Amino acid sequence: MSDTRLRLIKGTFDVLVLKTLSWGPAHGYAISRWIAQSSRDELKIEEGALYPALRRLEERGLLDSEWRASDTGRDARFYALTPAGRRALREEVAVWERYVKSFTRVLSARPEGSIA
Amino acid sequence: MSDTRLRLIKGTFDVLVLKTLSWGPAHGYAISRWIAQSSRDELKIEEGALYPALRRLEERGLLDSEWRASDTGRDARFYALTPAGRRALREEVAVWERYVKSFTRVLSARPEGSIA
DNA sequence: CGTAATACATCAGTGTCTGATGTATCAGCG
DNA sequence: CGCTGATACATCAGACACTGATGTATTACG
Repeated sequence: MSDTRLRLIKGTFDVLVLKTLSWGPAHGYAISRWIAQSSRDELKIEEGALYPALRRLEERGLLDSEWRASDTGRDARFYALTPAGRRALREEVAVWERYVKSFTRVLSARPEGSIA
Repeated sequence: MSDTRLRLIKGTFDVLVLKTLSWGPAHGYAISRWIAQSSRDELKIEEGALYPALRRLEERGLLDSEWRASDTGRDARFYALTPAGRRALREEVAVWERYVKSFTRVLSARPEGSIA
């Protein structure tokens, strides 16, 4: 019954938040659950990573936030992508894809020539 | 003429080093060049990341090292995978692949149901 | 003799994650 | 009516890895 969920790799979380919010505004707790769900419960989101990330993204102008009632009737802070946030999402997804491609090349490379 | 190379994502470097050394023993400088080459020069390896990583991996028992002459005749510290290093390589590649899969799922997911 | 490549190494600064801790509300159950 | 678990926020010390700067030294080339 060990927890086999994956740990976040540092620096990769923000783009997941941006992606989630591209579906529509949401509050922190919901963002966390959506990421868990859409990753089939493999990505572990600690609250200590979540709230600072939201703050960070808002400070960078990628998100706006406001207090509203959630569907349970409780107050919650809802976040929404700004236009800059949409651009950042596209750019960061592109960087991630390049990174994975380059990484995969190294992991699947065969040695050529001699070893130094 | 800007440098468009990708920055390392924290925590992803070690597996590249292990992979490179699975081709045979090498010294630090060579490891760095091989990763650059096999990634088509997209992955930027700073020396300040390289040498601490090698030390770290050796401390974890994943590498052995010894001083030998390189093919230029200069002395260099050559690193080689230990059996534990080979196991770690397999495991870390598997974790990386799971991570990419989960991540890709989130990035390509479509919203289902309502937003909280 | 100067420059570039080879080869090592250290370190302050930075930024992000983990895990613990804390507050508070609400629903459901017994 | 009191308990528990889910919802919802937030903070913070500690750990850790990367960037970019700096430093040493040798070899090759022109």
